[in-house]
Amino acid sequence: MISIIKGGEKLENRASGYKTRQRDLILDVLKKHGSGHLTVEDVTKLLNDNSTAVGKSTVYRYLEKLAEEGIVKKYTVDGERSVCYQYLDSHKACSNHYHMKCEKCGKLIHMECETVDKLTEHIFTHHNFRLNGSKCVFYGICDDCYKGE
Amino acid sequence: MISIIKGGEKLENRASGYKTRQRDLILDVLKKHGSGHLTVEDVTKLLNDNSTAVGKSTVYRYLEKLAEEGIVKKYTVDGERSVCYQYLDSHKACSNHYHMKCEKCGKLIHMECETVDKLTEHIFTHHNFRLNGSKCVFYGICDDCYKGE
DNA sequence: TTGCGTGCAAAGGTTTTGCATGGCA
DNA sequence: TGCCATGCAAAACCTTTGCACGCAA
Repeated sequence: MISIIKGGEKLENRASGYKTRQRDLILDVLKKHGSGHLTVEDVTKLLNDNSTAVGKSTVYRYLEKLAEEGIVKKYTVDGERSVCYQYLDSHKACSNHYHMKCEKCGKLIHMECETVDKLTEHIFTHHNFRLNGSKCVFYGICDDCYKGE
Repeated sequence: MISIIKGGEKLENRASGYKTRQRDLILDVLKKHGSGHLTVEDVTKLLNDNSTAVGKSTVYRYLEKLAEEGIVKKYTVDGERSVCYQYLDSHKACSNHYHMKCEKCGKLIHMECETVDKLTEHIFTHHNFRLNGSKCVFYGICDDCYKGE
């Protein structure tokens, strides 16, 4: 596996803070369900089924932390009550580009694009807002799903 | 006002069921905020400020009904807990609007902007993705919070 | 008059928070 | 040892639901 972090450090190791049994377990679950989306409830249940219980607050707090650090993507799905999280593959430099989420199939599409890059500048100069692009998710319908109709 | 319904019938008159004081008030509020989005809480508060109180359950139930009938659009905004509703004005039905959310103070800033509008087109032509702009939220730091430091 | 609409309060579900305890570094 | 992390329970929120009463048609 190729790492983008110097020194061979893995992406998930960028997670700051202590390394604990609970955090390892949560990351494992996320990685195993890489392409799908998981709610806090899902993660908690999966861990409990493995008799490796982790408190729900811990799951909430850690997923929030991972989202802030760009290790997982946090997003909402229309019609669903709970927030979803998705692990970002470590070989992709996810902090440097944008993401589009298909509202139909759930696919997370990585996008590198100069035009979108310029948006950050535009929003700063015209709207006085300092954009944190890595957190933004563009929602819509992907080509596959559109054509499939 | 030009109606898109044949025979001069207005859009909101498509709403089935009884015509009541409460329903008229709710529709009024929605129409006045046509370009923005409103939560159930927003609608309820606006009515209460006008000392024209309407029960919250009524707002929930009526907005849900209007959404089912296609008179308003129901959607969630990334990162927001509450569901949003937008009146579908026949003139503005296609106009997208965007939101910026300050990661510090939590303020949600409404933004209408041609440059950002072009983004929808760009993402469609270059990335084959049909953007649902109203759901997208740009995260960052607002000017007030930046200056306040 | 009939049946839908309304409002209150209670219930249900999700997420956050306070605080004492646990455990990593 | 000094913090950060954890887990429980409570609180805070948002939304739905049950039921008695009100009101449009």
